[in-house]
Amino acid sequence: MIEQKDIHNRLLTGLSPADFGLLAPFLEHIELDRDYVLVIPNKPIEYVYFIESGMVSVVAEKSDGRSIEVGVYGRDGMGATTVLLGSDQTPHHQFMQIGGAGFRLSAVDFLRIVDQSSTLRNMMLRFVHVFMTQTAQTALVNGSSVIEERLARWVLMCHDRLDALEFPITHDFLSMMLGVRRSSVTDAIHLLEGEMLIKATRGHIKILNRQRLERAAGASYGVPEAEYRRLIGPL
Amino acid sequence: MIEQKDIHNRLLTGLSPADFGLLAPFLEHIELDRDYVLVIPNKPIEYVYFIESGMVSVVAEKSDGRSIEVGVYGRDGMGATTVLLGSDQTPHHQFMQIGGAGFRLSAVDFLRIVDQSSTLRNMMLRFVHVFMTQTAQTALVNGSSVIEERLARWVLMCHDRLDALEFPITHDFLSMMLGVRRSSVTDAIHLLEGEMLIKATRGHIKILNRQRLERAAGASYGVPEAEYRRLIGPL
DNA sequence: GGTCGATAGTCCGGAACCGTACCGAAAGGC
DNA sequence: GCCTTTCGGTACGGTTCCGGACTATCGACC
Repeated sequence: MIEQKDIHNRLLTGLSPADFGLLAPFLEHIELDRDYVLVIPNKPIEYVYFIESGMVSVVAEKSDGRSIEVGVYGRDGMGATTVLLGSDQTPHHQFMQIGGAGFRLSAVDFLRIVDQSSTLRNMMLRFVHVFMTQTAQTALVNGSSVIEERLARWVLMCHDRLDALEFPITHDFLSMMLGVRRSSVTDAIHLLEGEMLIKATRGHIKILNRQRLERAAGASYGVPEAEYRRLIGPL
Repeated sequence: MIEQKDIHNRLLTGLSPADFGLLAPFLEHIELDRDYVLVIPNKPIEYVYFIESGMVSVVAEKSDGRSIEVGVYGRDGMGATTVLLGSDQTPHHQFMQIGGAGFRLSAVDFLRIVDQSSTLRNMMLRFVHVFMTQTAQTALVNGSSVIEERLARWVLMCHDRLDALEFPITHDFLSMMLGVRRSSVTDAIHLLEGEMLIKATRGHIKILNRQRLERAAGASYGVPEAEYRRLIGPL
């Protein structure tokens, strides 16, 4: 049996012991390797996920093939929140951007439990609100910030969800996430490297100075993060 | 007493008569003139709104002053959905982009009623899901579409929520909504006018050919709209 | 009917970013 | 150790859009 004190997921640790007890018997531990698909767009959702480590990308795609990341979450959140909103599917991809582990339970079980406890439901819905804020912030910065700022924001969001200062990611993946050219990412990385904020090696990015990186991200970073702290707790 | 058959709001008309009966006694009719503010960012929300006519802009703002529209709704939706998600405030502005009318009720009354009927709550939550999809689509097109396409999308979304082919809007307002320069909007309008898709006069835009306008919007338009039809019904 | 603020048309140089491509270097498989 | 694949650095011309400004025109109001 899983004990609440061993959990890293902020939504699960934030539950009352009673609410956690409702979920615990159904939580199935699962390895979540890089590229593991949590949600297939426009297909019925079978499982709901609570991430313990690693990071998930939520990606929207246009019919012309172009796609862009609209949000990320890790141990701060849960996967397939859309089932909470009464839809068993969504048009967005969700997959592990950085490998890790977590728990899953069937969407059916989850919905049954949610109906038993309004406090548990409210915790999950507060996360939906924060995630909406993050998506809105993404819309904002995609329309008004230069690539360097958006990259800095992405690196910060990544660091918030992983304990490591260094994490695996290629320019190519970043270019898909940010919706820009691969070589534009390379250029932006060089800019941040030139300011000694990060250090990039093949397939990896390392944060050298988090505080100054936040300054480089400027107004692009912070609003959804403040909302998370207000409604759920520290990241 | 307000009767359901007289209502234009799609969420209210989609409710069962019993669920509508729970809300009806609390609905207060209200004129919603242009620029009327429904939600002040980071301030407690007093009222929840159901729009009957007109259109609301939801706008996210960066601390450097730049802001951008992250979504719109009208008779298809409700205002201040964030109270459904357990937060009495949100970082986003909401104001009437195009004047109209609607109903409001206090957030407290609304939450009490929502707790009484899970079918009513589910209807509202399905709208939250669709609105999230719209925000995600905005993030997508802000990052990957040229202004002309984004403008076409905006005009289509406006038409979906108003019965009129013509509606009042200035280039200046559009530039704030799309997050671009005012004169870039002028240029994009001229492009669409050149293809005989719209006709712009001082302070107004008129749709000449909706079908071809959808083609001009390309892959920017359609995903959230399909999700609305799937989960709630025709616009 | 004239004045004035709001709205729209236009122009300039320049910055950001794109599409595409080529090449070298690092990592991984055999 | 060699070969293949993946990844990153760089280059080029071209397009989109920006920041800023100036002017023309419309419509509301006195």
